[in-house]
This record gives sequence, structure tokens and C-alpha cells, in this order.
Amino acid sequence: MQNTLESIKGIYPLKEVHLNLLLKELKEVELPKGHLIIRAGKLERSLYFIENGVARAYVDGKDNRITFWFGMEGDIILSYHSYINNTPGYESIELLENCRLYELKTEALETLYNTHTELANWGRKLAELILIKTEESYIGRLFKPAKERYIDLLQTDPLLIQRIPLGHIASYLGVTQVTLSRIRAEIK
Amino acid sequence: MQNTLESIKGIYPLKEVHLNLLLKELKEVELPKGHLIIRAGKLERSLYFIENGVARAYVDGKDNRITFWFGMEGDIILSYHSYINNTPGYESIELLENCRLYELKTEALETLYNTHTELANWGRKLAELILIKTEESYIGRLFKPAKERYIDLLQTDPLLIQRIPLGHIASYLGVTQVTLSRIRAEIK
DNA sequence: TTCATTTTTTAACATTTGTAAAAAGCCACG
DNA sequence: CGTGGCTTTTTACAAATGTTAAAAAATGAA
Repeated sequence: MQNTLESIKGIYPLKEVHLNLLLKELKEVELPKGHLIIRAGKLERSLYFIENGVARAYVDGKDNRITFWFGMEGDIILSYHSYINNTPGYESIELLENCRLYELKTEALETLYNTHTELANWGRKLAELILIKTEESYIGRLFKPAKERYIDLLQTDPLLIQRIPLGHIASYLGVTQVTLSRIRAEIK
Repeated sequence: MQNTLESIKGIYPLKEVHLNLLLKELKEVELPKGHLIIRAGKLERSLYFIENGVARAYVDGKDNRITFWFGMEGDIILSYHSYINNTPGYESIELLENCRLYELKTEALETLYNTHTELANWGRKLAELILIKTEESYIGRLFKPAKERYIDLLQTDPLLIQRIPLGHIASYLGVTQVTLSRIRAEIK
């Protein structure tokens, strides 16, 4: 569980005791490519650390499906909306490869938060880190054209791109696949 | 400090003791319209509760300035990027009216987080609430056209719109002011 | 390899949005 | 009042992106 362990430690430094409290709650699961691990409209009671594999989160509009997140080794699969509000979320998360994950029930996590300051701060840090990532994606999208963001993506996640169909990447960049093809033809 | 108090309590229920620990750190400040309370590229060491007034956050691109957040009574002014990473942020926050604010030094907050589980959980809840708001804005922007989002804005924040120049709103919606004018002409 | 399926690119045309500049509307101040 | 400055709308044209459809290329299984 190398990737998961590093991910947990990387969020906020934990003493051995508290780390073990958290690890004790993890359960290994293996799931196939194509599996819908989070379903829009359904209350979700777990989060998952990605030990191996790739996933994407999407929302369905009236006549389109938009990918807004990709996750890989060391990332966390979580419907924050569902988790925080304790109501069904609007996003679905689909595994794009066969994955090995570590499941953590949000109820167990809540208990740990209320009983240990260190773990409450770990949880705070987790929310904060996801928040700034989300904010950066949001802001990047605001004022960078799709072409520039595609180039950014090529530089920051060259390996990720190779593991994901182009249609999903176009959706993620906010353009149609045709436009992404034009962009690729242009920068070649 | 009615608005600020409600804002703090609304984030996460606090016992009187812990609430007072937080309130003790607040300092009232009055600042004029046009004041830049957060500056891009500068390390910020405070956050502010808006007791009265309106503010906007923006980022500067190569040849444009984009507004991505509006705040009013009960909202919190905070460069999350600067606060979490302890590095200069990329956004500026400008007061659009004369404002009465309550300032809170992030250093004081950090100390409270490390000494009281309740306050650590308050901080976690704060990050989580801002996170889902950000995520909702992000996702809403992804699959709703500007016209639809303008109508949403009219419904959810009719008062806010009246307090803000149209140019900022166009920027917030991700279109030019000309396009927003066209939208307004169309839905009239 | 070969065939079938999926993914990606190309093309032609329609639509949307942007740009720049002018006109109209609004407001504060003398 | 009236003038000047600021905001908002309108116009005409240009550029970017979407739509639809088809061709080309890549992929994977037998």
C-alpha cells in the first residue's frame, strides 16, 4: 500500500499512533475498469485511496457529459458534496482501468475527527489541499484558453494523458473533441 | 457584529468557551470602497469576516482581469492559496463598497487549531464548506452556458447583482460585457 | 495477420462569441 | 440645469468554436 501510505502521510504529518488508527479502518478492494464507484444521486458512505489505476469524475448535463477530474495513484476518490452535506452528490466517478483501492468509511473518519485533534487537523488539511487544487483548476480554466491548458496538462501530467481517451480530455478542457484535435494538429 | 457572529456559528456549532476563544482574536476594521485588501503576489496573514459591504476576487491574465468570486455580509475574505501554502497568492480582493470587517490573524487561528479539537473541526468545516461552494461554481460553469448561469445568478443573488457593475458580472460569468448585454436584451 | 471496433482526425458549414467603435443612458458636481 | 466621466447597449465585422458526417488511423481479439 505504498502509494496510499505516502498519500496519507503527505497530507499532514501524523504520529505513529494516529496513523495506525487511520490505517486500521482501511479495507483493500479490487475493482474492474468501467466500474462506477460513485453514482450521481446516491448517498455515498466511503472514500477511496487509489493504490493503482486511473479514474475520472463527471457530471451529466442536459445533452452532454462533462469530465472535471482525473485521479491516479496517490489521489483520493471522494464525492465531497455527498460527504459534507450528507446528501446525494451530482457527480459520478468511473474507473478507467482495473484498480486497487483502499476504502475508508466516512462514518469511521467522522468518529476519528471528533476524538483526536491530530486527525481533525489531518481532515482539515485534506479539505484545504483539495480546495486549493479545485480553486487552481477553476481559476486556470477561467483565464487560460483551452490550447494553453492542454499544453499545461501535457507538461504536468504527460503520463496521465496517455492513459485516458482523448474525448475525456477534451471534455475536461471544456472543448469538443474536434476542437482538441485542431489544437493538437496546430501545436505539432 | 451580528453577521459575523452568525457566520462563525453557522460553520460548525461551537460551545460558548470555544466561540469566545475565537471572538477574542477578532479586530474590527473599516475600509473604503476601492481598497485592495488582498494583493496578488503578497503573503497574506489575515482573513476577514464581512460584517457590511461587498467585495470581489480577481486574477490578472496576460491581457485581461477576471473576477471569480463575490462576497457580501456573512462571507469570508481569504486568500486560501496564500493561507494554506504560506506563499503569495495569485488573486487580489478589492472592496466594492465601504466595508466593516472583522480581521483574524491566521497565526492565531493556527494556534487555536492545534490546541482545541472543536476549533480544529470548525476549521475543517470551514475548508469543507468553501470547497463545495468552489466545486459547485466550478461544475456549474462547466456545463451551463453563460445565459443560464446569469439567470441562476438573478434568482439566487438578485440583491448582489444590483450592487456590482455589469462588467464584473460579465467577467464572473466568463463572457465579455458585450455578450452579457446581448443576453440581457434576449431574456428581457 | 486480419477483421471488426473504437478512437482520432479532417472537412464543410452554421453558430456563437469576441473586437472595436460609436451611441445612449446615468449620475455627480459645479 | 448642463457638462464631463463612467457604465451599458448597439452595430458591423472578424475570429473561434460547435455540429454533423465521413475518412483515416489505431487498437485489440480471434
